[in-house]
Order: sequence, then structure tokens, then C-alpha cells
Amino acid sequence: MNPIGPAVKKPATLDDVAAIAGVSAKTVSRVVNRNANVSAATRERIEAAIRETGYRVNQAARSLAASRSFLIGAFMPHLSSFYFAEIFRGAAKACRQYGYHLVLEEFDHGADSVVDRYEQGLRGAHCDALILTPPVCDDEKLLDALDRDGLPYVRIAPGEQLGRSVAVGADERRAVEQLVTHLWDGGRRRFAIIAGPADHAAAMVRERAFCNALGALGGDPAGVALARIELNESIAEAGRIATLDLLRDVGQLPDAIFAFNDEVAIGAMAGIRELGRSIPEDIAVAGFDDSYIAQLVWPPLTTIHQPIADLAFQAVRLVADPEGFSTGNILLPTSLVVRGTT
Amino acid sequence: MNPIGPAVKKPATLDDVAAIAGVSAKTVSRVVNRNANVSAATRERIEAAIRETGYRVNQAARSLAASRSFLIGAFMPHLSSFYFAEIFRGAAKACRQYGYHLVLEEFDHGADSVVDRYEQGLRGAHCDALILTPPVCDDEKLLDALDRDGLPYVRIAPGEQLGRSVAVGADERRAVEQLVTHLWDGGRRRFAIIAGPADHAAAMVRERAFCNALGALGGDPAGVALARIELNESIAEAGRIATLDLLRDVGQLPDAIFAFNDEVAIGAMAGIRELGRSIPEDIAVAGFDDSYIAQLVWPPLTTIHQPIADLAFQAVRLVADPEGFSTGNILLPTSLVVRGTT
DNA sequence: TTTTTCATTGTCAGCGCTGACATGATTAGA
DNA sequence: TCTAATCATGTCAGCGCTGACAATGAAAAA
Repeated sequence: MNPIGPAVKKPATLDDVAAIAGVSAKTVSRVVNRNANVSAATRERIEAAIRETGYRVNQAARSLAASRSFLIGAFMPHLSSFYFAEIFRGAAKACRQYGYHLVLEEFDHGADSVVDRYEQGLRGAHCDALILTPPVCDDEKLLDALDRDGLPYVRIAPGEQLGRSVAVGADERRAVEQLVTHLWDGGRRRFAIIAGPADHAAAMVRERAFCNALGALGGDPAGVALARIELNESIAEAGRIATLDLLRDVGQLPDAIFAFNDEVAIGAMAGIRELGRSIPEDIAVAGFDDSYIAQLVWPPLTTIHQPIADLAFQAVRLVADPEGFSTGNILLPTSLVVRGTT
Repeated sequence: MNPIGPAVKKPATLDDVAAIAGVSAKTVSRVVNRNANVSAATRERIEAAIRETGYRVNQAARSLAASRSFLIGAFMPHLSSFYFAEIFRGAAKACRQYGYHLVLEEFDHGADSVVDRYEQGLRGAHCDALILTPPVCDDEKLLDALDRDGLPYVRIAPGEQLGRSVAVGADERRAVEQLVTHLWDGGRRRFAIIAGPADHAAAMVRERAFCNALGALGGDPAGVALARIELNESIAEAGRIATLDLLRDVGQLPDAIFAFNDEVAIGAMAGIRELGRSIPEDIAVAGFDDSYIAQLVWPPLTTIHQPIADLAFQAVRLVADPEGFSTGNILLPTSLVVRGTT
């Protein structure tokens, strides 16, 4: 293998291909870019020459000339490796389909300011667009910076300022209402929420939706106990700690807990067990996301399914598909998945 | 927000900065690239001008001129979203540190040939180097293609042809030996392996290490039952199915199971319970990776810890750090983490 | 003082590609 | 038949940057 440095073998250029095919570089460019108005015969000749030389577009040159990078950027916050992997899956699939590449930047919640990470990192990658997931999709300073730079972005599940950009979301509210009804019908009356980080606007919306739905059923929204997790290395561990704190401080134990996501829910389950309570008899638990670990724990976790990969796919499509932008916002369906914890 | 297209606001160029600072573009370039031999006064003037204009390097232009893209590519196979997230974390951190960006390409085990995915995807991104994880790091056809293109790569945990490239690995063998000893000392005598995909060479090496260690202790390597998972949507589910098959077919039930990774181990636990056996009394279970779910299941999973993020960090460092390549291969430590399943 | 050295800065071509525009070859329309 | 429209292809500048080399001037050595 070769150390990094000037390419070992000089790759073929448009001119090389053009020389072999006996045409101008521009015509080869037309073929490569699938432009119309190239005769079938010429096209075939050029395609043969491309095969012969193993020609690949030089993205740098193309970017420079066309002022496009064919790169789509995203921040990947550390809230759930499942969520992360799914977002990646959907986005990568769409990128492949539309001829883009994905540039991913890590974003450590506690440590960094997203704007700094953008200024010092992703901005330098000169992406054509950004895909923003919670919580960065609600960071106003970041959005201001992007608007300032004229960098297009699509937000996934924004909690606030829905009109500020094109966005892709899941119908979380409806599933939350179903969940509340499900819990209520199961006889649960004392509720607690193990909430996500305060800057995760979509989660805040979920919390409100939960309380509203409860009120609609005749419950007492004000009586819902709430503990917010403190981010640390493991979000499940954060959920366990928050749950223990909540269960210790609260006067009467809740009989149902709604967690920020499945990992937090699983942490909550551990905390509940530590206090000698059983699930679901004493306390029901529900998560969010329907990640695959939801099925692996015991009892299997009741949760809300949302099409995470598809969300990301649609987000990329909106920026990468020439038709996309006119389409406007997208709302995908969610569903309540009842399993053993409720 | 803006639709994709020609940049809305024209970003500042080297020439803009140079004009303001009253120097040549080349001198600005020197400052940007931290070259020596620029006087302190000039440097300061230029840095002020850079701040004033909000100048950012245009990577496309830089790449074109310097024949480097400052991009590092990687394939992300779907074996474990935990493994994936950790690899990403380490690689992203290193990229940030060394001024590179990460281009990630999805790779769906069952469906694609890696070489095709390289030819049609990553190759077009013109990365400066690739980071390869199992199982693609052992795909000879891919390595041949990379060598042909003169594209440098670092392999993480290669199972075969260790000398073929610079590589970063974990000392898996040693931890496997510790595990076997631990199981043996616990009185276990009938072993089974729920193995990973056949093209995952590192896992194959682990299997052999397991059998060898068993032989060294006086056990019967030939008596180890083996079931290989069939990849499907959920690797845990694949583990559950493989385990059920194995337990049904085998004459006498094993009293210890070593799984390809933690997710497979958790699937195995589910399968064992379905057959009405208890863990660890009837059957001990051990995983691999020490992912965070290992602590979340009940009983908590005994597993082998490997520094996945660090592996990826070192891999990127090898290609991105000018000093890196001379360093040669790297072997990181692993450790046995004994929990409740053994 | 004169020559040499070397740190600092500048000049310029060209990386590979595409957009704007020009040209030549066909075909359709009058 | 002649003109206009359309298609197929070519020409060329220049995107923003860096590498190779040149020039400048001040300090060091002779």
C-alpha cells in the first residue's frame, strides 16, 4: 500500500478519454453528465473509451468549475447509536441514489457548541447542503450561520420554527396520544416522564403532547412527574440515574413512565428493578424510536416506532433531487408498538 | 433557506484576503497552511484580513491544485450499530484533529459486492485514503482494486494477510484465551460457538483461538458445536435463530456459548430462554465488543472489551499524520469483562 | 566594504472540469 | 429551393488554489 501523497498512478482525465474517442473533452463531459444532445454513436464510442481508461470524474475539478461539491453534510450527535446508525443508513442510501457523498461530523453534546463545530469543521468541507437532526436542527445560532453562508439545509424532526426551512418529520404527536390512551385504558393514572436533553425540541414537543393527551382523557397534566437526564457516556446509564432520582424524590410512585427514547427506557427499567419494583405490574414503561434493542430486553419494550432511516432518506432527497425542493415539508407516519412493559 | 445551486453569497478567496492585507495570494496561502517563513507582522495582518472576510479554504480548488482531497473514506457494514457508531466516533475525532473529513459509504453485506460499491461509489469521492473494517478489510478483490488505483488504506482488525497493509488491531487472541480459561475454571466443558459471517476473517481467527485455547486446557476442540448466523435485518434475531437451530440439533446441550458479538449473544440468550434453559446456570453466554447493551440486559453480559473507537482513531492517524506511516502496525489491548452470564 | 547566505515574499502556470458561446450539419417549414 | 430552426459538437476562459521557481533585501561572513 502507498503512503498518502501525490497519487501514485495518474488517473485518466476527460482529455485522455476525448483523445481516444476522437472528440472534444466537452463532449465527453456531456456523456458523463448525461446531457442530452449527444448522438448515440458518439456516446457509445465515448463510453467505450471511458471503460478502456477507467475514467472517473475528478470531483475537485468538477466542484471548482461548477461550484458544487456533491457533498451532503450532517452532524451526528451522540444520543443513541441506534438512531445514529439509522439516520446514516437512510441518508447514505439516498446519497447513493442521487450521486452525492455523505460527510459526517461528530458532535459531542456536552462539550461543543454546534456553531463552532460548523465554523471549524463542516463549513470547510463546502457541502452543497446539510441535513440536521435534533438537537442541532433547533439551534438558532447554527441556522443563522447557515443562512448567512447561503448553505441550504433540511431539518429532520424540528421541534420549533417549523417554517424556517424545509423539514421532514414524523407524526410523533399522534403516536404519543395513542400511547397515553393505551396506558390510561390499562388503568394507569400516575405518570412520569424521563425526559431527554432540554435542547432536544422535538422531545419537548412530545412531553407537551403527552400531557395534553392526558388532560384530554381527564387526567391531571400538572401531576406528571418529570426528570431530565444528564448526558454522560451512556445514555442508558443517564436514564437509570434520572429514574432513580425521580422515584426517590417523588411522593407516590408513578405507575407508568414515558422515556425519551428506548435506551433511556431500558435504563429506567434497570432503575425500577433496583428499587425492587416489577415491570409492568408496578410500573409500566414506554420508550421511543422502536430500536432493535427494544425487542431484546425483558420484558420487551413498548415503544413508539418512527421511520428514522426513511426520514433521513427523504431529507437527502429534498436537497439532492432537482424536483425535491418544490415538494415542501414531509410528514411520515409513526405507530405505537405495544410489547411487554405496559 | 436556499435551494441547491450556485452558492448564494460568493465566499471570499485568497485574492480577496491578499488585497486587504496588501500581500500576494501565495503569502496568504502560506499562512493558511501554516508554512514557516512568514514574518510575524505579515502573518498577523493576514490573519486579521482572514477574520474580516470570513475566508475559508475552498477545498475543491485546494484539492485540484494539490492533488489531495483531505477526505478519508470508509465503508460501514451493517453488523452492529454499536460497532459502527464507535468506529465512526474514533475516526471522526481523528479526522477533526488532523484536518480531514470523513466520507462514509454504506455497505450492505448480503446485497452488494464491495468492489462494485467502491467502483461506483467511494472511488468517485477521490479520498486520500480508506479505512477498512471487517469484513471488507479482508476482501482481496477490494484490496487489489485499491492497490491498482494507488489508493492508500489502513485496515482495522484484518484477519488475514496481515502484511499486506498497515493495520490496526486488538489483541483478540489473548482475551479469548482468558475467556476460555474463565469458562473452564467455572466448570464448563461443553462449548458452542454462535459464529459471525464467514467472510469476517477476524471472527474466524477468534473461533480458532477459542478452540486452540480449549485444547491447551485439555478440552476437546473438535467437540465444539458451531452455528453460523444468517445475516438478516437484525443481527440479534439472526443470533437467536442460529442458537435455536444449534440447540435443537446438537445431541447434548452445551453449557457455554461464545457468540460473535454482543448482539448475537443477546439473541442467543433469548433463544436459550425459549427452550426453557436458564442463564448462567444451565448455559453460560459470552459476547464480544463490550457494547453498552451488554450491561443493559439481564443478566448483564460477560464479554470481551475491545477499544473500537481507539482502533479507528489510530487508523485515521496512520494515514493523516505525516509521521504516521513510518510507525507501522498497531496492536491495542483487549480485556475480559466478567458479568452475570458466566 | 564586499560577498554570501537565507529568510521572506512574489510570479505564474496549470490542476481537470464546466458554463457560455460559437460553429457546422441536418432537418423542417415556407 | 431557400430560410429558419434544431441538433451535435467544438472553443475557450477561468473556477481558487498550490508547486516550482524567481526576486528581494537584510544580516552574516569574509
